[in-house]
Amino acid sequence: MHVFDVLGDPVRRRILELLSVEDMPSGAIVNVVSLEFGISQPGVSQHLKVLRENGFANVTIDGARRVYALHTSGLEEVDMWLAPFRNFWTPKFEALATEVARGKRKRR
Amino acid sequence: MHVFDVLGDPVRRRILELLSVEDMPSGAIVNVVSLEFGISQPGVSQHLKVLRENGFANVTIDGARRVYALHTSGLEEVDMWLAPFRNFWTPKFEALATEVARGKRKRR
DNA sequence: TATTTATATAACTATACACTTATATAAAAG
DNA sequence: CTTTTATATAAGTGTATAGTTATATAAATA
Repeated sequence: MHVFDVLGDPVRRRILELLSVEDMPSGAIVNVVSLEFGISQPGVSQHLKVLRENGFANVTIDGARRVYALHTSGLEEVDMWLAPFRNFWTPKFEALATEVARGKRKRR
Repeated sequence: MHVFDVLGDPVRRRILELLSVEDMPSGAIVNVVSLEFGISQPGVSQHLKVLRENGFANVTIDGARRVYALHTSGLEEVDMWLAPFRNFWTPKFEALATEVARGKRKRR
């Protein structure tokens, strides 16, 4: 699953926002998200799996708890894809053409 | 459709990369994309519609041609969602412009 | 004017995925 | 030990969407 597909889901975006505040065990995430979105524990658990498997979260085991923490590699990948486009609305950047060209080369 | 869903599709991402280089009429986009992804003209046209309707592209009519240009509002929305997370992998950014410029140098 | 070119829309289909309920597994608590 | 709690996985289902072919519409061209 591509990083942008991972972020395409509102539940997953919400979980990332929660994890940006503090690490949380699965149960605490379920409490918030199942209330806000009306989905079940397995539903949330499946989203956590997607986040895990795509570099957006990692887990540490604490007894019966799984404590989730934000992992940035997925987000960084999004950010990198976005970088060459940022020139278009951030006038600070001087070398527009150069930057775009760099992004193109990298894609190969 | 949410901005992240728009970017979830590889064909649409590719089209945006093309438009970041130069404005292009529909036909030219079809030529590149249908070759690279093996999809039909209507397939590409439907992607263009999604980009149009979600603030990623706009069109100007030139006779029978529809010339597509990058529109940044969709991408800016993505960038804004990402912004608060950027702190996690970009150590201390106080002055945005300064930091971005510095990051750019470092990325080599 | 008739034909071709450029592009979009309509109607349909297949597939991915976001849910569900049921169940499994392991740790904690009683 | 037995039960409860915490979490994950399995299996099934409905729906959104990315593709298809067929067709519509307008402009260019012969």
